[in-house]
Amino acid sequence: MKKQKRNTPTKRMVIEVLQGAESALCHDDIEQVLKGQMDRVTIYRVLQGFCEDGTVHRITNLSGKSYYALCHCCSADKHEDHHLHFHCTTCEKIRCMDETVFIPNLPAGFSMTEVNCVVSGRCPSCQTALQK
Amino acid sequence: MKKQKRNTPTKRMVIEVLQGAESALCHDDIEQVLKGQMDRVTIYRVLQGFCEDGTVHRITNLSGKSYYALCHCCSADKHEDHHLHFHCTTCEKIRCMDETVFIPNLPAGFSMTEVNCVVSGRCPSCQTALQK
DNA sequence: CTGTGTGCAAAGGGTTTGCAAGTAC
DNA sequence: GTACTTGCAAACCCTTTGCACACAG
Repeated sequence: MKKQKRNTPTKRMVIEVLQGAESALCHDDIEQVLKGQMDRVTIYRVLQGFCEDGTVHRITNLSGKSYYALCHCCSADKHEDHHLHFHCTTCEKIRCMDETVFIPNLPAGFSMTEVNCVVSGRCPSCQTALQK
Repeated sequence: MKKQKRNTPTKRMVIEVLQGAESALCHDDIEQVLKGQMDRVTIYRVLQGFCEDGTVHRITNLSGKSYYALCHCCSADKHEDHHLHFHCTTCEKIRCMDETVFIPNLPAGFSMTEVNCVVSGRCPSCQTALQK
């Protein structure tokens, strides 16, 4: 797990955006917030760096779109992100749930390093919006 | 859930390839096997159709790459694919495991329609290959 | 015969790469 | 001063779209 080398304004800005969000954000979300303040490409590189050093974790939904969230539950050395993620197919938001996924024991010989578990469905607000 | 309309040679060929595979295949894998026999674009369309009618299910790994597998455990009407998928980060293969993921109850208001659960790590053969 | 399916070409869109200038330490 | 970072432009590559012809039912 590589250490990020330097503390720069760009990195701090991305962290702030993620801290201020109540759901995981995709590259595009972040770009919108920081529009004009930072290059598209830089966001790619900063996010990639954060994923590598464990600052942020990545969640990927069924469509292959990636979302990023601060890793509250993980130390820099250990990824304990076995918690559930919920992907609302209506508003497209991805949330980290408190619930932890129970991963059954794998057959002998398999080692586990990461878990990407995303449940798709409809979130409460979209659900009620639909019933009107 | 749309029904596929017609039974064509191309569709049969794709099904055969998936049946013959011991792991889930990505678009590229399938293209390699059917090289010259079928257009790249057609494979995209056939796979998309199969996903929609439930013949095949799609698994997406953390990197956003999609894999396809025949849906042994699902009927055409219900996707019960709560089983675990294992993604070996060394050989890049994705396998359907027999194990079922235990999804905890979601808070009130959330509805669940699909689960994409992928555990990443190293598979037995890559593990032992590494120890030599 | 009708509407779906296929192949080919091209458009589309997101991500990565190269390089020169900027800046943290 | 040195090595990491950033911005800009362009390359890349995978996926989707359009359209004319083929073909299953």
